Amino acid sequence: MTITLPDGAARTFTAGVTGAEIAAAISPSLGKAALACKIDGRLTDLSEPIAADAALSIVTMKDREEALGLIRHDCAHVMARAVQELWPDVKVTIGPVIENGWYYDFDRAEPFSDEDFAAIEKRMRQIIAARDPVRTEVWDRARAVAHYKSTNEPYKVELIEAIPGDEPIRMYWHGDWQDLCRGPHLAHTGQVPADAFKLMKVAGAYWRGDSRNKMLQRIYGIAFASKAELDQHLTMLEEAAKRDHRKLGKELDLFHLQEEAPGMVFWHPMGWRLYRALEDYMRRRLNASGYHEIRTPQVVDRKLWEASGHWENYRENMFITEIDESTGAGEHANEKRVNALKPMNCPCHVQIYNQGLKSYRDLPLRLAEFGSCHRYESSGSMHGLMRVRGFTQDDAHIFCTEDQIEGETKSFIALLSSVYADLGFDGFDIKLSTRPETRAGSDAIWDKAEAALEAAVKAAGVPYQIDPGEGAFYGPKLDFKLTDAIGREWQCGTFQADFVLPERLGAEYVTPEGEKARPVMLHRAILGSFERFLGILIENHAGRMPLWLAPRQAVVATITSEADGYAAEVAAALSAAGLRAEADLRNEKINYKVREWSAAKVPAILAVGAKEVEARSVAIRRLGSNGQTILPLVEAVAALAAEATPPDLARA
RNA sequence: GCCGGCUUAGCUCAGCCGGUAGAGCACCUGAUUUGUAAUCAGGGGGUCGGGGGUUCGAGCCCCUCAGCCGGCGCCA
Repeated sequence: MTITLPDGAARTFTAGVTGAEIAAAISPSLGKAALACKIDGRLTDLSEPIAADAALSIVTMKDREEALGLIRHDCAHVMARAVQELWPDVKVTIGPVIENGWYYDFDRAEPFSDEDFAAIEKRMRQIIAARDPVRTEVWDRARAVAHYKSTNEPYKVELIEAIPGDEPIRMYWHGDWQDLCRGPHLAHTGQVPADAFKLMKVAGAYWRGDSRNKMLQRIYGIAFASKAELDQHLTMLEEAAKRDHRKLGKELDLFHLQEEAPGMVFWHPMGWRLYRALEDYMRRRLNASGYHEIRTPQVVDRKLWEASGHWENYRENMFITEIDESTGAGEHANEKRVNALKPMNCPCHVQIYNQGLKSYRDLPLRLAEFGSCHRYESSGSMHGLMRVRGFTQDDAHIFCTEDQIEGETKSFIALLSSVYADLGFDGFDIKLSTRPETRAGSDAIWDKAEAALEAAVKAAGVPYQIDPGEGAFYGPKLDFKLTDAIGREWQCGTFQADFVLPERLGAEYVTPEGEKARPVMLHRAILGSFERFLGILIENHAGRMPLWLAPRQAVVATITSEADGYAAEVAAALSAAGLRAEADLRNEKINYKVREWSAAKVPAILAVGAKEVEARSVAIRRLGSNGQTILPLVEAVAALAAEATPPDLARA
């Protein structure tokens, strides 16, 4: 039997030889370093016998991707073993590898506490130190079920019953501890780096991800190839925590939330400046792109929501108001008028479209609104600015003909990518979600709309993937995910074709032939919501906003009170040039002022003392640099004003 | 909504085994006129998230409600 190695060398072995034996035969050091192997490209255990000619490669720590996957997977098993050794009554379920680590779900009556983590980690290290061999067997399903019934592991029984009939049931042993697992695994527990993993947190998780099922306890861990990598990752997590928008929102005095209005933002002056800078920018971009800005009511009678279908499908997420409109108590006391705060703007936009008869000549008609929406999000789902109950969408609806979908999609993608680039995000991905099982509209119109969206995406040259069957029931959609400065992805933009709402709400236009026809409605947003996008922007920039967005763009700080008059003049000159600037005339040392305004992440501090008064200059210190630049006042104002010009205006 | 944790001064946090609340920063007052990340001194400030209970006595123990945090679920 011939085994071909990655360098092309072919060696002869007797059938039934294992990867471990081959590695040891190649060299003793490789035998030791071997973690797993690939037989004809398939990652598997070193202990698997090889029956026929094959290409074999030995996986070691140098194969980073595979090695980390194996380590994390073995960590899951080692942890589960540790937990069951410490608390034999705990039932095991599943424990997959995830980004940077793993988790394992347990069923245990007592909650795990953080103190338990130390005990579990200690036991894990003992298991690792024992260097227990990992072995595997394939069992038939009846034996496996009987085994798990006898060991009283009901979740494992359920898992086996869910495995399709022809798949083998693979069992693994880490020492004496046994688990159902697809594998592969390391050769022995000692191959898990004992100092490069850490248990992170315990959290509830529903069995099989279904909220009707029992809630299990999920323990999360992270694992790396070395302690240095683990430490590096922990440092990265600390850095990420520092740029948390909730923390920065408080530190920079941008906004707050309080319990009398959960999920509703109180914007403070500096936060509102930031919001307005973004809103003003978006308004200019939309105006320049052929949108008409409108404004629609926030409190709307249930009749409209019934017509749109929201009352039936979305009611539990709507804020409902009941007003007693009877003239007094007595006979009309039951005449309650029921309204809802709008959770979406679309039905209101159709009302504007429906005023007056529309011609094909009016299409495409692009109606935009910075629409204030309210949704009763469940209590556990709110998160700072990222998920709120009251928010403002950069919403617009394009009413157009089927033939216009492609063109509108193209120009939307162009606008969106330009906006993202201006706001400091270079990369984004597109996901195209196509027709679901249950849907409205004919196949012909779905064919057309999906093709139009895909053609536009292709033309844009942006990476995209197709999510089959994930479209809304009313039409296909594009979702736009942008990547922030630390590599996290955020879904912000959306573009959805809708064949249903125009029908339900009776939107129509007159064709060239003089007949009435239904327009297609394109729902679209670039930021998604201002609140959420500002959260993303704050985190992306770690609070150090680019000059054009910064709430306070410049502070003029005096060094002595002799400079007060001149400082006021400098601040006035900056304001006159359109900058958000102020003077700090407090009786404090310049060190103190620099420290304070730097902590407030003001992009430019202009220090003025006797020398500057004399020379009519300013000493500019930019955030993040220690040095200063001395410039004549006029030049400094011009330079800052130029830099503070929003990117769209700078292009014009 | 579910599981777990948390909630003490404006902010960040300390407060043992239940014995009657503390620090730093911020704020106010005074002194100081200062050259690029904290000048000095003094002062005021807390129904310990709300409600209920146990106890001679509760910030600490128990129940309950709310909010927040971490996940899960949800996000037509």
